[in-house]
Amino acid sequence: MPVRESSNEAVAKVRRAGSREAIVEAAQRLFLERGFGAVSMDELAEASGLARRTLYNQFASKEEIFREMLLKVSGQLENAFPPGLETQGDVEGVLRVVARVILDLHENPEYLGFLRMVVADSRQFPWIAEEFAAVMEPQTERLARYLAYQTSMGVLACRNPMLAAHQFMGMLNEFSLWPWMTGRGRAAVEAEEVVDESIRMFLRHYRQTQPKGSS
Amino acid sequence: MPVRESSNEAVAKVRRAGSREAIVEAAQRLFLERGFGAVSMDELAEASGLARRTLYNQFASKEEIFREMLLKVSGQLENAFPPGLETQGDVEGVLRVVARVILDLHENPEYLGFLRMVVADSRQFPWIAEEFAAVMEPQTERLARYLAYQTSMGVLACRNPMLAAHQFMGMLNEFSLWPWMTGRGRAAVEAEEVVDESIRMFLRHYRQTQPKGSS
DNA sequence: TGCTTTACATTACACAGTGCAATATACTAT
DNA sequence: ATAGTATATTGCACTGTGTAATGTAAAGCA
Repeated sequence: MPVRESSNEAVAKVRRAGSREAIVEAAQRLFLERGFGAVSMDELAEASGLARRTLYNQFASKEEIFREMLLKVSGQLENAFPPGLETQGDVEGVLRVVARVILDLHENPEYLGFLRMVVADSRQFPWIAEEFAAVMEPQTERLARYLAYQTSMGVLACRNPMLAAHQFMGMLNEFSLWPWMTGRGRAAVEAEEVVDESIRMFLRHYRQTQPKGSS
Repeated sequence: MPVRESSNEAVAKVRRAGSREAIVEAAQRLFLERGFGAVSMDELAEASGLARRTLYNQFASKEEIFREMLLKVSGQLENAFPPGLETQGDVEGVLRVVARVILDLHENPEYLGFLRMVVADSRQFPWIAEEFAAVMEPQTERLARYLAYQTSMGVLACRNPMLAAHQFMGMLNEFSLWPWMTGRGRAAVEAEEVVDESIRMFLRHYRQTQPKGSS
Protein backbone atom coordinates (compact mmCIF):
# COMPACT_ATOMS: atom_id res chain seq x y z
CA MET A 1 0.00 0.00 0.00
CA PRO A 2 1.42 3.33 -0.98
CA VAL A 3 1.89 5.56 2.01
CA ARG A 4 1.16 9.08 0.91
CA GLU A 5 2.84 11.54 3.21
CA SER A 6 0.73 14.53 2.20
CA SER A 7 -2.97 15.32 2.68
CA ASN A 8 -4.99 12.17 2.02
CA GLU A 9 -8.28 14.00 2.10
CA ALA A 10 -7.19 16.19 -0.74
CA VAL A 11 -6.39 13.13 -2.80
CA ALA A 12 -9.82 11.71 -2.17
CA LYS A 13 -11.40 14.97 -3.26
CA VAL A 14 -9.52 14.84 -6.52
CA ARG A 15 -10.86 11.43 -7.38
CA ARG A 16 -14.42 12.54 -6.89
CA ALA A 17 -14.51 16.06 -8.16
CA GLY A 18 -11.79 16.51 -10.71
CA SER A 19 -8.47 18.10 -10.18
CA ARG A 20 -9.21 21.63 -11.34
CA GLU A 21 -11.25 22.40 -8.24
CA ALA A 22 -8.55 21.01 -5.97
CA ILE A 23 -5.95 23.15 -7.69
CA VAL A 24 -7.99 26.32 -7.50
CA GLU A 25 -8.84 25.57 -3.89
CA ALA A 26 -5.20 25.19 -2.94
CA ALA A 27 -4.34 28.26 -4.99
CA GLN A 28 -6.95 30.24 -3.11
CA ARG A 29 -5.38 29.34 0.20
CA LEU A 30 -1.78 29.90 -0.79
CA PHE A 31 -2.02 32.89 -3.11
CA LEU A 32 -4.35 34.88 -0.88
CA GLU A 33 -2.06 34.22 2.02
CA ARG A 34 1.29 34.91 0.46
CA GLY A 35 0.80 36.54 -2.92
CA PHE A 36 1.57 35.40 -6.44
CA GLY A 37 5.33 35.62 -6.42
CA ALA A 38 5.86 33.83 -3.14
CA VAL A 39 4.11 30.61 -4.15
CA SER A 40 5.83 28.08 -6.39
CA MET A 41 4.25 25.44 -8.54
CA ASP A 42 5.84 22.81 -6.31
CA GLU A 43 4.06 24.14 -3.26
CA LEU A 44 0.85 24.44 -5.22
CA ALA A 45 1.10 20.83 -6.33
CA GLU A 46 1.84 19.62 -2.83
CA ALA A 47 -0.99 21.65 -1.32
CA SER A 48 -3.51 20.34 -3.83
CA GLY A 49 -2.31 16.76 -3.39
CA LEU A 50 -1.52 16.44 -7.09
CA ALA A 51 1.54 16.00 -9.21
CA ARG A 52 3.11 19.13 -10.55
CA ARG A 53 2.64 17.84 -14.04
CA THR A 54 -1.09 17.64 -13.50
CA LEU A 55 -1.27 21.35 -12.86
CA TYR A 56 0.20 21.88 -16.30
CA ASN A 57 -2.25 19.42 -17.80
CA GLN A 58 -5.14 21.42 -16.40
CA PHE A 59 -3.79 24.94 -16.77
CA ALA A 60 -1.53 26.53 -19.32
CA SER A 61 0.57 28.38 -16.78
CA LYS A 62 0.89 29.54 -13.21
CA GLU A 63 -0.78 32.79 -14.15
CA GLU A 64 -3.80 30.89 -15.48
CA ILE A 65 -4.32 29.26 -12.09
CA PHE A 66 -3.90 32.61 -10.43
CA ARG A 67 -6.44 34.18 -12.74
CA GLU A 68 -9.09 31.50 -12.31
CA MET A 69 -8.71 31.61 -8.56
CA LEU A 70 -8.98 35.40 -8.40
CA LEU A 71 -12.03 35.49 -10.62
CA LYS A 72 -13.68 32.91 -8.41
CA VAL A 73 -12.96 34.90 -5.25
CA SER A 74 -14.05 38.18 -6.76
CA GLY A 75 -17.27 36.50 -7.85
CA GLN A 76 -17.98 35.58 -4.26
CA LEU A 77 -17.63 39.21 -3.25
CA GLU A 78 -20.26 40.45 -5.67
CA ASN A 79 -23.14 39.90 -3.29
CA ALA A 80 -21.60 41.93 -0.52
CA PHE A 81 -24.64 44.03 0.34
CA PRO A 82 -27.85 42.06 0.91
CA PRO A 83 -30.40 42.39 -1.90
CA GLY A 84 -33.39 44.62 -1.44
CA LEU A 85 -31.45 47.04 0.68
CA GLU A 86 -32.50 49.98 -1.38
CA THR A 87 -36.18 49.66 -0.60
CA GLN A 88 -35.72 50.12 3.12
CA GLY A 89 -37.11 53.36 4.42
CA ASP A 90 -35.16 53.44 7.65
CA VAL A 91 -31.99 55.31 6.66
CA GLU A 92 -30.12 54.76 9.87
CA GLY A 93 -30.93 51.06 9.72
CA VAL A 94 -29.62 50.81 6.18
CA LEU A 95 -26.41 52.64 7.09
CA ARG A 96 -26.00 50.29 10.00
CA VAL A 97 -26.35 47.26 7.75
CA VAL A 98 -23.88 48.70 5.29
CA ALA A 99 -21.42 49.38 8.08
CA ARG A 100 -21.88 45.87 9.42
CA VAL A 101 -21.21 44.40 5.97
CA ILE A 102 -18.08 46.47 5.54
CA LEU A 103 -16.68 45.61 8.95
CA ASP A 104 -17.43 41.95 8.34
CA LEU A 105 -15.54 42.13 5.08
CA HIS A 106 -12.61 43.49 7.00
CA GLU A 107 -12.66 40.36 9.16
CA ASN A 108 -12.77 38.12 6.13
CA PRO A 109 -9.32 36.72 5.36
CA GLU A 110 -10.26 36.11 1.75
CA TYR A 111 -11.23 39.71 1.22
CA LEU A 112 -8.13 40.97 2.98
CA GLY A 113 -5.86 38.70 0.97
CA PHE A 114 -7.60 39.73 -2.21
CA LEU A 115 -7.16 43.35 -1.31
CA ARG A 116 -3.51 42.95 -0.51
CA MET A 117 -3.03 41.35 -3.88
CA VAL A 118 -4.81 44.18 -5.63
CA VAL A 119 -2.19 46.50 -4.25
CA ALA A 120 0.82 44.23 -4.42
CA ASP A 121 0.42 42.34 -7.66
CA SER A 122 -1.52 44.70 -9.87
CA ARG A 123 1.71 46.20 -11.13
CA GLN A 124 2.62 42.87 -12.66
CA PHE A 125 -0.98 42.02 -13.57
CA PRO A 126 -3.01 45.14 -14.23
CA TRP A 127 -6.16 43.11 -14.82
CA ILE A 128 -6.34 42.48 -11.05
CA ALA A 129 -7.09 46.13 -10.37
CA GLU A 130 -9.66 46.20 -13.12
CA GLU A 131 -11.38 43.13 -11.74
CA PHE A 132 -11.41 44.63 -8.28
CA ALA A 133 -12.91 47.85 -9.55
CA ALA A 134 -15.52 45.96 -11.56
CA VAL A 135 -16.66 44.17 -8.42
CA MET A 136 -16.42 46.96 -5.90
CA GLU A 137 -17.62 50.03 -7.73
CA PRO A 138 -21.15 48.73 -8.23
CA GLN A 139 -21.41 48.25 -4.47
CA THR A 140 -20.54 51.87 -3.81
CA GLU A 141 -22.91 52.91 -6.54
CA ARG A 142 -25.71 50.98 -4.90
CA LEU A 143 -25.21 52.94 -1.72
CA ALA A 144 -24.96 56.18 -3.68
CA ARG A 145 -28.19 55.38 -5.52
CA TYR A 146 -29.90 54.73 -2.23
CA LEU A 147 -28.70 58.06 -0.87
CA ALA A 148 -29.88 59.79 -4.03
CA TYR A 149 -33.27 58.15 -3.70
CA GLN A 150 -33.63 59.22 -0.10
CA THR A 151 -32.63 62.70 -1.16
CA SER A 152 -35.32 62.78 -3.81
CA MET A 153 -37.77 61.68 -1.10
CA GLY A 154 -36.80 64.62 1.07
CA VAL A 155 -35.29 62.49 3.82
CA LEU A 156 -31.67 63.26 3.08
CA ALA A 157 -29.97 66.22 1.43
CA CYS A 158 -27.01 64.85 -0.50
CA ARG A 159 -25.88 67.23 -3.18
CA ASN A 160 -23.39 64.63 -4.38
CA PRO A 161 -24.51 61.12 -3.39
CA MET A 162 -21.36 59.42 -4.67
CA LEU A 163 -19.27 61.76 -2.55
CA ALA A 164 -21.43 61.06 0.46
CA ALA A 165 -21.23 57.31 -0.03
CA HIS A 166 -17.47 57.47 -0.17
CA GLN A 167 -17.27 59.66 2.89
CA PHE A 168 -19.26 57.15 4.85
CA MET A 169 -17.23 54.18 3.67
CA GLY A 170 -14.00 56.09 4.15
CA MET A 171 -14.60 56.56 7.83
CA LEU A 172 -15.16 52.85 8.26
CA ASN A 173 -12.23 51.82 6.10
CA GLU A 174 -9.89 54.00 8.05
CA PHE A 175 -10.41 52.02 11.20
CA SER A 176 -10.30 48.41 10.32
CA LEU A 177 -8.82 48.24 6.85
CA TRP A 178 -6.06 50.74 7.12
CA PRO A 179 -4.41 49.41 10.28
CA TRP A 180 -4.48 45.95 8.81
CA MET A 181 -2.87 47.18 5.62
CA THR A 182 0.01 48.55 7.58
CA GLY A 183 0.67 45.33 9.38
CA ARG A 184 -0.80 45.81 12.80
CA GLY A 185 -4.20 44.55 13.88
CA ARG A 186 -7.13 46.91 14.10
CA ALA A 187 -7.02 50.31 15.70
CA ALA A 188 -7.53 50.66 19.41
CA VAL A 189 -11.14 51.75 19.08
CA GLU A 190 -14.33 49.81 19.61
CA ALA A 191 -15.96 48.88 16.33
CA GLU A 192 -19.39 49.78 17.71
CA GLU A 193 -18.19 53.24 18.66
CA VAL A 194 -16.85 53.83 15.17
CA VAL A 195 -20.11 52.76 13.58
CA ASP A 196 -22.27 54.79 15.93
CA GLU A 197 -20.19 57.92 15.68
CA SER A 198 -19.85 57.71 11.91
CA ILE A 199 -23.58 57.23 11.39
CA ARG A 200 -24.33 60.10 13.75
CA MET A 201 -21.91 62.37 11.95
CA PHE A 202 -23.22 61.38 8.56
CA LEU A 203 -26.85 61.87 9.44
CA ARG A 204 -26.32 65.13 11.28
CA HIS A 205 -24.77 66.53 8.13
CA TYR A 206 -26.94 65.00 5.46
CA ARG A 207 -30.34 64.62 7.12
CA GLN A 208 -32.89 67.00 5.72
CA THR A 209 -33.20 69.62 8.44
CA GLN A 210 -36.49 69.03 10.19
CA PRO A 211 -36.90 68.75 13.95
CA LYS A 212 -37.52 65.09 14.53
CA GLY A 213 -37.13 64.09 18.18
CA SER A 214 -34.11 64.87 20.31
CA SER A 215 -31.07 62.71 21.06
CA MET B 1 38.02 61.75 -23.14
CA PRO B 2 36.94 58.19 -22.73
CA VAL B 3 33.32 57.70 -23.73
CA ARG B 4 31.52 55.67 -21.06
CA GLU B 5 28.49 53.96 -22.43
CA SER B 6 26.37 54.43 -19.31
CA SER B 7 25.33 57.63 -17.54
CA ASN B 8 28.37 59.88 -17.33
CA GLU B 9 26.83 62.23 -14.87
CA ALA B 10 26.14 59.40 -12.49
CA VAL B 11 29.77 58.36 -12.66
CA ALA B 12 30.90 61.88 -11.93
CA LYS B 13 28.61 62.01 -8.94
CA VAL B 14 30.13 58.84 -7.58
CA ARG B 15 33.63 60.23 -7.73
CA ARG B 16 32.66 63.33 -5.85
CA ALA B 17 30.15 62.16 -3.32
CA GLY B 18 30.81 58.52 -2.69
CA SER B 19 28.96 55.65 -4.19
CA ARG B 20 26.62 54.92 -1.32
CA GLU B 21 24.48 57.93 -2.13
CA ALA B 22 24.31 57.00 -5.80
CA ILE B 23 23.23 53.50 -4.92
CA VAL B 24 20.56 54.62 -2.49
CA GLU B 25 19.37 57.18 -4.99
CA ALA B 26 18.94 54.60 -7.72
CA ALA B 27 17.35 52.24 -5.22
CA GLN B 28 14.85 54.89 -4.28
CA ARG B 29 13.81 55.30 -7.86
CA LEU B 30 13.60 51.63 -8.75
CA PHE B 31 12.29 50.10 -5.55
CA LEU B 32 9.57 52.68 -4.99
CA GLU B 33 8.46 52.19 -8.54
CA ARG B 34 8.50 48.43 -8.82
CA GLY B 35 8.94 46.94 -5.34
CA PHE B 36 11.69 44.91 -3.78
CA GLY B 37 11.27 41.64 -5.63
CA ALA B 38 11.04 43.11 -9.10
CA VAL B 39 14.41 44.86 -9.03
CA SER B 40 17.62 42.91 -9.54
CA MET B 41 21.08 43.84 -8.42
CA ASP B 42 22.07 44.10 -12.07
CA GLU B 43 19.46 46.74 -12.73
CA LEU B 44 20.40 48.52 -9.55
CA ALA B 45 24.03 48.62 -10.60
CA GLU B 46 23.19 49.87 -14.05
CA ALA B 47 20.84 52.55 -12.72
CA SER B 48 23.42 53.83 -10.26
CA GLY B 49 26.18 53.82 -12.86
CA LEU B 50 28.33 51.49 -10.78
CA ALA B 51 29.57 47.97 -11.08
CA ARG B 52 27.51 45.32 -9.46
CA ARG B 53 30.50 44.33 -7.40
CA THR B 54 30.64 47.82 -5.93
CA LEU B 55 27.16 47.44 -4.52
CA TYR B 56 28.42 44.47 -2.57
CA ASN B 57 31.46 46.42 -1.44
CA GLN B 58 29.20 49.09 0.04
CA PHE B 59 26.33 46.97 1.28
CA ALA B 60 26.17 43.51 2.72
CA SER B 61 23.13 42.51 0.72
CA LYS B 62 20.25 43.66 -1.41
CA GLU B 63 18.10 43.93 1.68
CA GLU B 64 20.60 46.32 3.26
CA ILE B 65 20.25 48.69 0.33
CA PHE B 66 16.50 48.37 0.52
CA ARG B 67 16.54 49.12 4.24
CA GLU B 68 18.75 52.18 4.00
CA MET B 69 16.67 53.59 1.19
CA LEU B 70 13.37 53.06 3.01
CA LEU B 71 14.65 54.62 6.21
CA LYS B 72 15.77 57.63 4.24
CA VAL B 73 12.40 58.04 2.57
CA SER B 74 10.47 57.54 5.78
CA GLY B 75 12.65 60.17 7.41
CA GLN B 76 11.61 62.65 4.75
CA LEU B 77 7.96 62.00 5.56
CA GLU B 78 8.32 62.83 9.23
CA ASN B 79 7.70 66.52 8.79
CA ALA B 80 4.41 66.07 7.01
CA PHE B 81 2.35 68.57 9.00
CA PRO B 82 3.90 72.03 9.33
CA PRO B 83 5.21 72.82 12.82
CA GLY B 84 3.26 75.07 15.11
CA LEU B 85 -0.03 73.86 13.73
CA GLU B 86 -1.42 73.11 17.15
CA THR B 87 -1.35 76.68 18.34
CA GLN B 88 -3.71 77.94 15.66
CA GLY B 89 -7.06 78.99 16.96
CA ASP B 90 -8.91 78.82 13.68
CA VAL B 91 -10.17 75.25 13.61
CA GLU B 92 -11.47 75.29 10.07
CA GLY B 93 -8.18 76.75 8.88
CA VAL B 94 -6.21 74.00 10.59
CA LEU B 95 -8.42 71.30 9.15
CA ARG B 96 -7.95 72.84 5.74
CA VAL B 97 -4.18 72.78 6.10
CA VAL B 98 -4.27 69.18 7.26
CA ALA B 99 -6.45 68.24 4.31
CA ARG B 100 -4.11 70.04 1.95
CA VAL B 101 -1.10 68.20 3.36
CA ILE B 102 -2.83 64.86 3.04
CA LEU B 103 -3.93 65.45 -0.53
CA ASP B 104 -0.44 66.64 -1.41
CA LEU B 105 0.99 63.46 0.04
CA HIS B 106 -1.33 61.55 -2.23
CA GLU B 107 0.25 63.31 -5.18
CA ASN B 108 3.75 62.48 -4.00
CA PRO B 109 5.15 59.47 -5.88
CA GLU B 110 7.57 58.71 -3.10
CA TYR B 111 4.82 58.50 -0.54
CA LEU B 112 2.68 56.39 -2.82
CA GLY B 113 5.50 54.03 -3.62
CA PHE B 114 6.36 53.77 0.03
CA LEU B 115 2.77 53.00 0.85
CA ARG B 116 2.49 50.37 -1.81
CA MET B 117 5.56 48.72 -0.44
CA VAL B 118 4.16 48.78 3.07
CA VAL B 119 1.31 46.67 1.80
CA ALA B 120 3.20 44.54 -0.67
CA ASP B 121 6.51 43.80 0.98
CA SER B 122 5.78 43.92 4.68
CA ARG B 123 5.04 40.21 4.71
CA GLN B 124 8.60 39.51 3.71
CA PHE B 125 10.00 42.38 5.78
CA PRO B 126 7.79 43.09 8.78
CA TRP B 127 9.99 45.99 9.85
CA ILE B 128 8.57 48.01 6.94
CA ALA B 129 5.15 48.16 8.55
CA GLU B 130 6.68 49.07 11.87
CA GLU B 131 8.67 51.87 10.30
CA PHE B 132 5.58 53.16 8.54
CA ALA B 133 3.60 53.12 11.76
CA ALA B 134 6.41 54.85 13.63
CA VAL B 135 6.34 57.68 11.12
CA MET B 136 2.64 58.02 10.51
CA GLU B 137 1.02 57.46 13.88
CA PRO B 138 2.59 60.54 15.50
CA GLN B 139 1.05 62.62 12.71
CA THR B 140 -2.43 61.36 13.51
CA GLU B 141 -1.77 61.85 17.19
CA ARG B 142 -0.83 65.45 16.57
CA LEU B 143 -4.18 66.06 14.95
CA ALA B 144 -5.94 64.18 17.74
CA ARG B 145 -4.13 66.25 20.36
CA TYR B 146 -5.20 69.40 18.60
CA LEU B 147 -8.80 68.27 18.56
CA ALA B 148 -8.57 67.38 22.24
CA TYR B 149 -7.15 70.80 23.01
CA GLN B 150 -9.91 72.57 21.12
CA THR B 151 -12.39 70.41 22.98
CA SER B 152 -10.93 71.45 26.30
CA MET B 153 -11.26 75.05 25.15
CA GLY B 154 -14.93 74.56 24.48
CA VAL B 155 -14.63 75.06 20.73
CA LEU B 156 -15.11 71.43 19.73
CA ALA B 157 -16.88 68.56 21.42
CA CYS B 158 -14.88 65.45 20.61
CA ARG B 159 -15.60 62.67 23.04
CA ASN B 160 -12.90 60.59 21.39
CA PRO B 161 -10.35 62.82 19.61
CA MET B 162 -8.41 59.90 18.11
CA LEU B 163 -11.61 58.59 16.61
CA ALA B 164 -12.46 62.00 15.25
CA ALA B 165 -9.02 62.46 13.73
CA HIS B 166 -9.27 59.14 11.97
CA GLN B 167 -12.75 59.92 10.71
CA PHE B 168 -11.51 63.10 9.14
CA MET B 169 -8.49 61.52 7.55
CA GLY B 170 -10.53 58.53 6.43
CA MET B 171 -12.81 60.66 4.33
CA LEU B 172 -9.82 62.18 2.56
CA ASN B 173 -7.99 58.91 2.11
CA GLU B 174 -11.00 57.34 0.52
CA PHE B 175 -10.90 59.70 -2.41
CA SER B 176 -7.37 60.00 -3.54
CA LEU B 177 -5.51 57.17 -1.91
CA TRP B 178 -7.93 54.38 -2.37
CA PRO B 179 -8.55 54.77 -6.10
CA TRP B 180 -4.83 54.95 -6.64
CA MET B 181 -4.29 51.79 -4.64
CA THR B 182 -6.62 49.94 -6.91
CA GLY B 183 -4.80 51.00 -10.01
CA ARG B 184 -6.90 53.79 -11.45
CA GLY B 185 -6.24 57.46 -11.00
CA ARG B 186 -8.23 59.49 -8.54
CA ALA B 187 -11.97 59.32 -8.16
CA ALA B 188 -14.18 61.43 -10.39
CA VAL B 189 -14.74 64.08 -7.77
CA GLU B 190 -13.19 67.52 -7.41
CA ALA B 191 -10.59 67.58 -4.66
CA GLU B 192 -11.91 70.93 -3.43
CA GLU B 193 -15.41 69.56 -3.11
CA VAL B 194 -14.18 66.64 -1.04
CA VAL B 195 -12.26 68.94 1.28
CA ASP B 196 -15.08 71.41 1.68
CA GLU B 197 -17.74 68.81 2.25
CA SER B 198 -15.61 66.80 4.67
CA ILE B 199 -14.73 69.84 6.76
CA ARG B 200 -18.35 70.92 6.80
CA MET B 201 -19.50 67.49 7.91
CA PHE B 202 -16.82 67.26 10.54
CA LEU B 203 -17.51 70.65 12.03
CA ARG B 204 -21.27 70.32 11.98
CA HIS B 205 -20.91 67.20 14.07
CA TYR B 206 -18.10 68.17 16.39
CA ARG B 207 -18.43 71.92 16.81
CA GLN B 208 -19.55 72.89 20.29
CA THR B 209 -23.00 74.40 19.79
CA GLN B 210 -22.72 76.58 22.87
CA PRO B 211 -19.30 78.30 22.96
CA LYS B 212 -19.03 77.59 26.66
CA GLY B 213 -17.38 74.86 28.74
CA SER B 214 -19.97 72.71 30.46
CA SER B 215 -18.76 70.73 33.44
C1' DT C 1 -8.86 0.87 -25.46
C1' DG C 2 -8.19 5.70 -24.47
C1' DC C 3 -7.68 9.30 -21.20
C1' DT C 4 -5.68 11.03 -16.90
C1' DT C 5 -2.50 11.00 -13.35
C1' DT C 6 2.00 10.29 -11.52
C1' DA C 7 6.97 10.33 -10.75
C1' DC C 8 11.14 11.54 -12.39
C1' DA C 9 14.32 13.74 -15.42
C1' DT C 10 15.44 17.62 -17.99
C1' DT C 11 15.78 22.19 -20.03
C1' DA C 12 16.44 26.93 -19.63
C1' DC C 13 16.95 30.82 -17.17
C1' DA C 14 17.22 34.50 -13.63
C1' DC C 15 19.12 35.80 -9.59
C1' DA C 16 21.99 36.73 -5.09
C1' DG C 17 26.29 36.57 -3.65
C1' DT C 18 31.71 35.57 -3.69
C1' DG C 19 36.72 35.43 -5.10
C1' DC C 20 40.20 37.54 -7.39
C1' DA C 21 43.19 40.18 -9.93
C1' DA C 22 43.69 44.49 -12.43
C1' DT C 23 43.00 49.29 -12.27
C1' DA C 24 41.75 53.97 -10.92
C1' DT C 25 41.63 57.54 -7.52
C1' DA C 26 43.00 60.20 -3.40
C1' DC C 27 46.15 61.17 -0.04
C1' DT C 28 50.90 61.74 1.94
C1' DA C 29 55.67 62.15 2.71
C1' DT C 30 59.76 63.60 0.63
C1' DA D 1 56.24 67.83 -8.57
C1' DT D 2 57.21 62.85 -7.76
C1' DA D 3 56.93 58.57 -5.91
C1' DG D 4 54.68 55.67 -2.81
C1' DT D 5 50.66 54.00 -0.27
C1' DA D 6 45.97 53.05 1.02
C1' DT D 7 41.53 52.58 -0.54
C1' DA D 8 37.71 52.21 -3.90
C1' DT D 9 36.14 50.58 -8.16
C1' DT D 10 35.78 47.38 -11.85
C1' DG D 11 35.20 43.29 -14.84
C1' DC D 12 34.65 38.58 -15.00
C1' DA D 13 34.18 34.06 -13.91
C1' DC D 14 31.95 31.15 -10.83
C1' DT D 15 28.88 28.87 -7.27
C1' DG D 16 24.61 27.79 -5.70
C1' DT D 17 19.83 28.04 -5.62
C1' DG D 18 15.17 28.51 -7.02
C1' DT D 19 11.89 28.47 -10.55
C1' DA D 20 8.68 27.84 -14.68
C1' DA D 21 7.90 24.83 -18.00
C1' DT D 22 8.42 20.53 -20.91
C1' DG D 23 9.43 15.52 -21.94
C1' DT D 24 8.64 10.84 -21.12
C1' DA D 25 7.28 6.55 -19.74
C1' DA D 26 4.85 3.81 -16.43
C1' DA D 27 0.60 3.12 -13.62
C1' DG D 28 -4.40 3.87 -12.71
C1' DC D 29 -8.98 4.03 -14.03
C1' DA D 30 -13.26 4.46 -17.27
